Order: sequence, then structure tokens, then C-alpha cells
Amino acid sequence: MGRPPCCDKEGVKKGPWTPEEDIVLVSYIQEHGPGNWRGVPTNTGLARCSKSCRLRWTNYLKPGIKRGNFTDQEEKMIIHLQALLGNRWAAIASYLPQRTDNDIKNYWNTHLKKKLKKLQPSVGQGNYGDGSSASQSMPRGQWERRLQTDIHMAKRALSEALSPDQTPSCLSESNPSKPATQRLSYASSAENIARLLKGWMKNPPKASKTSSAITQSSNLAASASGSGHDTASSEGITTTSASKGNSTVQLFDTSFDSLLGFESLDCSSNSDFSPEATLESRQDCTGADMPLYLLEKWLLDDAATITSVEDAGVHFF
DNA sequence: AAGATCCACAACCGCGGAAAC
DNA sequence: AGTTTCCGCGGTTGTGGATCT
Repeated sequence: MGRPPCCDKEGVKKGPWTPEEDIVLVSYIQEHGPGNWRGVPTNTGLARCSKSCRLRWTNYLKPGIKRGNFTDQEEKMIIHLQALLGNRWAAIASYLPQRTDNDIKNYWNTHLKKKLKKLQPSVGQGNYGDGSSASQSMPRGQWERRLQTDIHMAKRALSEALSPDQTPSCLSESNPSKPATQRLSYASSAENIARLLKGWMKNPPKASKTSSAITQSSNLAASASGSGHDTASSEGITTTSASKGNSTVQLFDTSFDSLLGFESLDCSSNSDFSPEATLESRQDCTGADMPLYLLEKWLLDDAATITSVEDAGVHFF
């Protein structure tokens, strides 16, 4: 039995997140780290359920997330992995570290499904249908390989959990003098928020009280996230003066003081934080640029093959 | 120009597994 | 051992923007 809904209590806000909420959430996570989601709403004062907070973080605010514009490489990878794993988006997402399961799922449902249907009229009968057929009619050998994939995921998660300071080498090369996790984390959070603010600025809410703070904040976020790519700064947002007596402003000053702990994170000076550069630099260590036949081989072959592929210098984990 | 329809994506919902009690 | 609680996952829905009529 599943548990009853966690968010049926009164006063829980639903719907799109506002920049204010994002800032509060990111600020809190910056301080306490992700996890213990139940405590997030109470500790932050957010009128959101814990689930919503977790979702917002994992799907949107979490550092290192790349959004939109799936490359051909990514697309092929998703198609292959979907055929192998079925609709197990979290597992698929683990091979595309910059993409969230939700993003992949959406992309599959909105783009790839149709694309494959066009290409293969008999798609419903094969592996490239909706994932259920892939997993349900999975032969035993393939099921075992799937299990093996799960084990690899678990191993990876475990090693990450056991070594919080350890990050993939590609992420720590840009500035060896600072903890890579922190550097990437906050820079990317700001980047994500800046992106959000960009959209928000197009249709700012009527409450002018916060808009000046947000405007200021967006500039801060934009500056923190570096320049030259898709951020609020590229939209030509002007800085407006914010009244220091305004409590809202103070809130955001505080939030961004906190957030801009990452102004010391050196992200602005590192042009590699542009989405494109980040992708490229990461591909070196994620295996995203790995030839697909190797990937398939790796997924389909037995453990010995995995070892040999890794020995050849290809490391997913 | 206005309304209808389509599309993409963010967010919600409910379930299952696992940990905590 | 049984129950409750939490987290994560996959399916689905709602909404806003884009396109079409």
C-alpha cells in the first residue's frame, strides 16, 4: 500500500514556483544540503509540501542541469537506452548526468515517441514502443543485464554518498584551488535561477514591492552565473535601486549574500560554465561522447566486457 | 485581430520500496 | 513482526506560448 498524500493539508501552495521561493529553497539547500525534505517547508517557511520542494530541486534547481536542446548524441543515447531499459527514466538519466529523468521523460513523450513512430510504423510491436513492452517482454538475459545496470547505479550512488567531497575529475579541473562540488553547485544554481528570472522578468508579477529586489537579485544571479550565455544579463535587465528598509529586500539581500557565497566560487571567471562548454568538458568523463556501439556492448555484454571497456579508459562511474 | 488548436514542459499525483519506530 | 513515515519513481495533467485558421 502506498502512503496517503503528503500534501493534502490546507495552505500548501501549488503551481509554478516563483523566483522568491526558488531563492529561499536554494539558499536553504546551500546551507543544509539536499535531503530531509520533510523539514524544508517548516525550516524555510515555504508554503510548499516537501515533495514539491524535492521535485523543484531535482528537476530544476539542482546544479549541473542542462535543459532543452537535446543533441543528436543524447537523443540516440536515450533511444538506445529506452529500448534496453524501458521507461526507467531514472536509470536512463543516470547515463546522461546533466539531464533529469523528468526532462528525458518529457523529451521522450513529446519528441522521440513521435519521431520513432514516423520512422518505424511498427513501433508499437518492437522495443521502441512505450517502454512497457520493452520491459515486460524482456528476455531473461536482458532482464539480468538490466539488473546489472541497477547494481551499477547503486554502486555509483553509494560511492557518491560515501565520498561527498569527491566529484568527477572533469568537474574539478577548472579551479583546483576550490572544492569542485561547491563551485559547480552554487554557480549552477545561480545560473538556473538566472534563467528562471529571465523568464520571470518577461512577465513580472504585479507586486512591485518585490520586483526591485528581484531585479537586483537577477543581476546578482546573472553576474554570479557568468556572462555570455542564456541568463538574465543577456536580456538587458536594468538595475533598480532597492530600498534597504524593505523587509523583502532584506530577505533577498540575505538570500543572495548567502547565495553569493558562490561569488567567491570563481564561476564568473570561468567561461567553461557556459552550458555548451560544460557539456563538452563533461563528456570527457561521463562517456556521453562514447560511441553508441560501445555503449550497447557495455550494456548487453557480461561483466567481463564491462571490465574490459573500463580498462580501455571508458568510465561511466 | 481573434479564437482555436497544438505543443512543450513544469509540476502534481499516487504507488512501491525501504527505513524508522 | 507490524505499522508508519519518508523518499524516489513513473505516469499524467495543467498551463502558457506558438502556430494555425
